[in-house]
Amino acid sequence: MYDPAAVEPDIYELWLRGDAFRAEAGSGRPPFTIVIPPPNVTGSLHLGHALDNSLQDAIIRWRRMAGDEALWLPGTDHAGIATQHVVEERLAKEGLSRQGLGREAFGERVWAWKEEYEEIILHQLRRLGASCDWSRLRFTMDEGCSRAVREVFVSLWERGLIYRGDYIINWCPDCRTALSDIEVEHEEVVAHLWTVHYPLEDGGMLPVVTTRPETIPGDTGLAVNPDDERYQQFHGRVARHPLLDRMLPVVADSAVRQGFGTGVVKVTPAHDPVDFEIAQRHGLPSPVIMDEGGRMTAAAGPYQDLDRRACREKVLADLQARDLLGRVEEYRHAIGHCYRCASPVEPLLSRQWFVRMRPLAGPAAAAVERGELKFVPDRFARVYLEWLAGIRDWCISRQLWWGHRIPAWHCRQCGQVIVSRSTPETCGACGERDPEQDPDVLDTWFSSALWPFSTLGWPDATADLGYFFPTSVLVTGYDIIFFWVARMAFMSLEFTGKLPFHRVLIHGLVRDAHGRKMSKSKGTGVDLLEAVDRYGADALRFSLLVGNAPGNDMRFHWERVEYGRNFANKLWNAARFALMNLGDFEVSVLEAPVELADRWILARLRRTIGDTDRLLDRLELGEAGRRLEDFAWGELCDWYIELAKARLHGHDPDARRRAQLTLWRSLSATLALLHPFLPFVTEAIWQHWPGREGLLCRAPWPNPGDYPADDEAEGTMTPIMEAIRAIRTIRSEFNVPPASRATAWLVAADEGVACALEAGREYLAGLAGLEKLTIVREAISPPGASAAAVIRGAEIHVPLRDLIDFDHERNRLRRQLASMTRDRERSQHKLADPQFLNRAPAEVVAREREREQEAAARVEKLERYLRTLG
RNA sequence: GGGCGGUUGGCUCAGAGGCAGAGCGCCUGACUCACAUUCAGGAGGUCACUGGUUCAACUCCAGUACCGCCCA
Repeated sequence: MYDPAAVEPDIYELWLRGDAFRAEAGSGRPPFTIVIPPPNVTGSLHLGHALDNSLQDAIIRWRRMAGDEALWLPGTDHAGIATQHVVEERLAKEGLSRQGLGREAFGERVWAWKEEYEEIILHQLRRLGASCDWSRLRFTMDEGCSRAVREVFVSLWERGLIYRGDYIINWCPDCRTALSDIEVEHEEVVAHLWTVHYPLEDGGMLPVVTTRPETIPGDTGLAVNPDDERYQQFHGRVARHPLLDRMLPVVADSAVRQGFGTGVVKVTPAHDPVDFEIAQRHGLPSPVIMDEGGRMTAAAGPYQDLDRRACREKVLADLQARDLLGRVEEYRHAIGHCYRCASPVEPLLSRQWFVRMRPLAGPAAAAVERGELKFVPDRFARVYLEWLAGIRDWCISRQLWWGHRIPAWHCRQCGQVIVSRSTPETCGACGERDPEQDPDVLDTWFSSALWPFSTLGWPDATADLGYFFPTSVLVTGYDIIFFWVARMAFMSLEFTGKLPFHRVLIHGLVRDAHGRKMSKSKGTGVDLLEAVDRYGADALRFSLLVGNAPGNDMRFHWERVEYGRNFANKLWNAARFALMNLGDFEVSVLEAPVELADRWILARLRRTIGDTDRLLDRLELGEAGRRLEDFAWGELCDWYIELAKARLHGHDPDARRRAQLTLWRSLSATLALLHPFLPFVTEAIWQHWPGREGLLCRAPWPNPGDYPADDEAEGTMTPIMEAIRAIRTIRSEFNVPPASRATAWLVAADEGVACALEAGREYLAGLAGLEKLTIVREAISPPGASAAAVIRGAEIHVPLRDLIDFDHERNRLRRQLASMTRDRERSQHKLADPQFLNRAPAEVVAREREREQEAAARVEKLERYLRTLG
């Protein structure tokens, strides 16, 4: 039995010792490059990573064998907010805090975490069999990547594509940082819609609706839609703040939805994006009433220092006390949550750095529209395009301590902003020494966006960059098309003038057995190593690759991994069988196969290679894997090996040698074809494989042209296999003891079928367990106590003596007759339709005729048998 | 509100204009000299629903219902 745990680590060592994964710029071979989507150093890899990396490894191994200079460039991502989050959690357990440690000491702790988890992640990738070029390992915060980040930031600033300003951004009060729009996840909640009566200065009230009463202290106006006839007489009038001593002008602005609540909204410019815009248009002030931690500021007057939740309660109570609170309705709406910590996000007026997106998005969209950048499956192209079409400027500053520090300095004297590739010593405006660096860091995705070229040496014109860029395929999940794929596209176009890759293979999420998203906190996640330890990397890879259809989510089932293990074991045993029979085998000149089974399996192999190539070209790895499994298990093991046994174990040295040659050829190719899917077991076998040297992972990819096409052999094998199956079915139905040898009569009126069966006499005897086989061309009256079957072009009789149960046989035949009659009628019906005869392609009509005749012949025979049975 | 995906045997899923597929599970039989992680055989499906296009639809088109996702 194959034991992956005992084999896989040694095989990986073997590859490393052989430097098998190293790619060389300028080798002259066509370059093929994949950059890894760098896993976050937050934690260890789960099955989603296993899928992503299995796909990449399978593709890169395939291209490497196919003769490309294949580079799979590995690395990890610092994952700013997420890593800071987990490190702070660990600190909290030790009773420490980021603030207590200070920025520098905290940085050391994070680096230590990074080292620890990078190690774990790389170990996991190696266990999975990842054939990365480890000599090129990168990290988003290493020196080269950091230099690229600085270069890009400064260049964008110089080109006017980065600006700094006061705008409403998404603020996470728990992470205490700004977030970009896409880092906010909207989730529908059942909330309340309060009506608050705002007194007008000149008497009367205006009913104002709000979902967030805690922001009332930040109100600086009221707004109605200019077309709303109900409120036209209120334009320009002034309301009094219900809680504070402040006047609130009533403005008319088309951003107000008439149908929402009463149609009157309060304007809280510093805490709502729409309100901010209204305030800009109408010159309303924008007091910030909530701080970075979600606590009310001095600007909130009597509510200062209250937490945002407590403030809501207090505001409501105060309104109630003043009898200004109207009706309260239940209200469902989506509110934003932080994608890292899930707390509700606060819209907040804040000074941040932004990337101007319009000029960058255009070319990135055009590349997809022109078909230069393709998605597999292509429906994801639309997702990408629609996002770019509606894109807003990208808030890139984060109030974190872990990440690329923004290369901007502020003069302590004159406030001048200095953006520079190197640390400036003096302020260019006033000459003051020692300007202070901006405390913020960049969004993690800013550095990820540069990954395909920063890892290859950009901004330097390195040999690697020249040879391996643009990369060939990017493999990633649909969940980061916006975060990452689109951003790589526009950054790459802006800074290298080229697309970062030409194809993007999109896969779905790996879910648990019940379809739930895997989550570590909920305990529904499965660690990559756990799966590898239990069943082996090959088994895990195979189950993920074969269970996957591009772009679709998949559920994870241990049974499927078990199946992968079984398949690896099957290969191992097939190889063991081959090795036992190839001891005296010497690879000499390849001779054309003459034996039917040999011709057949090589022809099948030729088709398999062709199909596999076609599927791999289209990046349909799951289909390719299934196709190969069908061949390896269903044809090579189940049929060819069984057919070859007689010759391998027989006394004819010539026949034996020919069987050896074909077994060797077909299994050699199968190992190569399966190597991208099951790299360990195939390589392990290869190391014992006769006539081969070196590593399978560097061996040439099979070429269909090396194996003769042979329609005749395939056509001849079909009735033989059918007959074998039919006899096996009879034996099984009538409980013929497996060890006993049976007798069979084959009546083949069709000359071609008769010849085929004649040619397969030995095979029939061997695989159907026959001691005597009679093949006749004329209809005979079947021996009395026999079971019968009808195959295409022939009938089969198996005398069973006392084993026959006539009732059983009658039922069996009647069922077959019924199904065959249905087939015949269906064909007859079609052939009676002149429309079908006129419009369907000639070959379809011909096939239908044949089918009808075949069905009629079978019906006739079955009816005859049934009559003889009485 | 807009968009996308799914609905195929008991379960999980492939597939695809021309006779419905796999794995698991189930039933029968076999430790047959590579493999019981195996082998042989079997049962099991109106391909969600309604219309349309077509000689022909599970497949293409339009719509409906439920499930899920993304974006506002």
